[in-house]
Amino acid sequence: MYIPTGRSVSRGRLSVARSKDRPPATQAERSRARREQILDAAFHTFTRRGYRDTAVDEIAAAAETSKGGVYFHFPTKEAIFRELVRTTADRLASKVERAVALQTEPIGRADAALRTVLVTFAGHRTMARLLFVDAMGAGRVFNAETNALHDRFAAMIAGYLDEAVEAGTIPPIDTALTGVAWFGAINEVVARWLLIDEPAPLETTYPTLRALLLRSVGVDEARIADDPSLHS
Amino acid sequence: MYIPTGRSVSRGRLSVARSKDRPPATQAERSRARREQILDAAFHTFTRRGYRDTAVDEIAAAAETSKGGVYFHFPTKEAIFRELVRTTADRLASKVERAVALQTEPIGRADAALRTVLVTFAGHRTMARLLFVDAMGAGRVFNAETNALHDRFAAMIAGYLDEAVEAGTIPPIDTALTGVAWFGAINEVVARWLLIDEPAPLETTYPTLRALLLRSVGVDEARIADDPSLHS
Amino acid sequence: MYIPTGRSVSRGRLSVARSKDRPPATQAERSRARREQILDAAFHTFTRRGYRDTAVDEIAAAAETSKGGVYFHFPTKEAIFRELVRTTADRLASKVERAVALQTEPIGRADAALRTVLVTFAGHRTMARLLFVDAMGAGRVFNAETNALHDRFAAMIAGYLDEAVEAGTIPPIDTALTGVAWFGAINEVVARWLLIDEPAPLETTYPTLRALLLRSVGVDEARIADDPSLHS
Amino acid sequence: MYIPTGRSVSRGRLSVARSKDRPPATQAERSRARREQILDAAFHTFTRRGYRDTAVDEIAAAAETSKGGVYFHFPTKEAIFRELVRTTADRLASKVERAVALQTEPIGRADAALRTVLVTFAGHRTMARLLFVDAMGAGRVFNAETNALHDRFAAMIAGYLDEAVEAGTIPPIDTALTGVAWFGAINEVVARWLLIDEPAPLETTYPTLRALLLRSVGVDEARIADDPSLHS
DNA sequence: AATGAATGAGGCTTCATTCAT
DNA sequence: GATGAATGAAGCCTCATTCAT
Repeated sequence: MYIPTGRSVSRGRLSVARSKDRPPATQAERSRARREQILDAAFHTFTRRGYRDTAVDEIAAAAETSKGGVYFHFPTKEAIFRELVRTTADRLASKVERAVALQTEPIGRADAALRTVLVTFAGHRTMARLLFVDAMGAGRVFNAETNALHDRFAAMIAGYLDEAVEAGTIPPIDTALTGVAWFGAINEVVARWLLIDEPAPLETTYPTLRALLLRSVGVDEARIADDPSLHS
Repeated sequence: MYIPTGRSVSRGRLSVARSKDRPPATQAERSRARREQILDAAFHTFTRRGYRDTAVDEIAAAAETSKGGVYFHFPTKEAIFRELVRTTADRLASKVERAVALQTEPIGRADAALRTVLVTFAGHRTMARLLFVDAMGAGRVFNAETNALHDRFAAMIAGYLDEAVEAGTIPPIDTALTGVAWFGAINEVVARWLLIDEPAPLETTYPTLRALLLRSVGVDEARIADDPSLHS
Repeated sequence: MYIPTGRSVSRGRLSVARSKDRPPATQAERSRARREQILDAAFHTFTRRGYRDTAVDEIAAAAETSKGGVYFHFPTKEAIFRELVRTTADRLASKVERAVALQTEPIGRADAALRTVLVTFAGHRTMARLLFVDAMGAGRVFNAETNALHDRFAAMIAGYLDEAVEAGTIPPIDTALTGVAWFGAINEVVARWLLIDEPAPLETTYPTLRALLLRSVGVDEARIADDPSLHS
Repeated sequence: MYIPTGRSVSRGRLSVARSKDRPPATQAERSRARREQILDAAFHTFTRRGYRDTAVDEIAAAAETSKGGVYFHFPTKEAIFRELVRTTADRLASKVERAVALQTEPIGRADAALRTVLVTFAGHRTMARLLFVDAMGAGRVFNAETNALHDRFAAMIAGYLDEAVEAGTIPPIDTALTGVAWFGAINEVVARWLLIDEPAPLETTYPTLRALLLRSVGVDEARIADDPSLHS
């Protein structure tokens, strides 16, 4: 099972870690480091206090720089938020896609996707918050953004379900609606988990959630019993 | 099929209708009328623009009163929002409970709950928005509120599932987690529906969603095929 | 000769004075008074420090109110400036038109216009500054505004000159260009006068300027010698 | 007719052209070249957007250098502006003086001055803007600067008029005031011309303006008819 | 009860200037 | 000499809340 590594865990963001933690040498490197610092700070503050309740001053303070410094690297507060949502979603999506690509048959693929999401969120609690909870706190400006985000994951699920239908693994169903429902179910489970103070590991929900979802689309009980996470 | 009644339909809020629409006579009556006017106005504006993006001035304008008038009836913008969320949730919950009480066996009860939620939301699109989308826009302060709201409905579902388990209608499962997942699935379907410009009636999702949810907890296919909505 | 009267002189703005200076009684009256207060304050600050160098805070302080108070009465800083320029120009223009209407023959009309402008500016030194000097300090946003303002007065002059040409009082000339040149000459004389610390009365320039302008369009020396200001 | 020469035409600034356009060799030369580059860039930006609306960043970008680079060559944004106004005015003044020196009799001298100003402005539209329009956009700080500039040209004109009076070419008049009025007339004509999108050549205003100005001080119609621009 | 005016804290953004490299 | 990053003081505007009438 995937375990997220590197300092990014401690920082809570799915960032691309530099090879070492030595102080950056070149100007360009230092600039990029500061940019990351700001993103991290914004990430933390956004996830803790929501978009509207986060002042740029707070981001600056958390990044140990000045307000002007923030505005040197980003044109607006909104741009910071957008970049955060976009890159975080991208990283999650590509992580899922990589995991899915390793599986050949439909159920296995769905399994891999679910497991990856839960495990990744498990390692990046606040990332989950940014993507699935606080995005809505950003107000109507970001409804489109959030909309697209949810659609994207729902569509991804629907795609796997379509494959499964074609392969005859599950009976024909409304895969679009089912994708939405699955996403909602996962989303809510993660969201609840986020709001608990000292939660059990998110992965413990996997078996139940897996069985629930697979059953919901009519997968054989036999296959459901064959939990791949027990093999790896 | 349920049809929400009263003037609340035209106003979009699940309000308690006064017996007649004659101008209120007593002082107290007039005061309550104004209060309702403000709540309605706030409801509309909150659901359209979100909590943070709604100015008290806008509420006052929509209620055809003045800012001072609003503050006479409510101590705080937050108080208006809280009252709105609480009473709206109360009304939905009691509506569901009444519908459920009419059913005797577990699956039927779950069915009734699901149907009531979908149908009520279908008739009160903006109410759904208030409860399930915009509540998050209110920011940190209201996370607890939202939290409680979601918990409440998830627990309600879990309760029905517990009954079903006890009755032997479904095999033993983690009903708490399943309640959360169900709620999430429904929530997401409603939320997507809210964001579409000219959506198909929400009730059209009922058969698919119903089958999905019932299957997910291992209800017999035979029972699933017996759709109660076809009887009523 | 016209002598500007009322408190507006002391305040430097061509405002419409209320009949008495008693404290305003009704709410509406008080509101209008505050509005005027703000306009006066803005007027003073704009004329002293220019548009860009005037902070809304300064206007508020000068008007003995708060920043929020200013924004209650005006939507933007720009709106204050626009209103100031527009109403000031309007008042000057109508003053000129009234004076001109009393004269019947072309030269007399031009005379009246020139005299009115000089005399009005003489009584409202800072008004002149707002219209003819500081308007340019407002930056490109207001070029159109300033443009229109200068055009308006140049066109007014050109109109009188056209009448004079038609009446045969002066030979045919390019009246449009001449209007611009006249306006420029007057404008510059006034502007110079504005910048002097303790200037001689502006009206002392009248005879020279009058002769200069009339000669420039070929008016008979005999008519020029017949200075109407000596009659009144 | 005068044609401004050198690369300054293409760049719009009355700059001192270096003999060739080969890359500068010595350190000092390179430094001066960069300085000029910055002045040119500042000139362009100031004339297009005004002083306050021009950011040092824009100047740096237009000069293809960095903000730090600008501050190496100039202590202050204001210093750039001052240098620009001063040198531009100097160049125009000396150009006028050279043209005037070629004429012997007073009317011819005034003629030469007027023609030089119009023709120079005609060839350097943006220079005119810098001197006569945007200088005011600089705000309070530069009122003195602008003041001095206008005074200087008005005094120059007054000087020529004094000569004419002494020579008996024109009757005695208030030459100081007349200088101001002439300058104002010319200034306004140029300013209007600057604000038109696709104006006729500025020189076309010369005959009318010339006649207007000469008549205004009582020059013989015979002499006015004798337009020197027809001879050259 | 209601009104509209006022308050003032706080938010986002700009930008001249400084400075380490 | 040059660069780009950083700073921090303003600046404009918003808005929940208060209050005299």
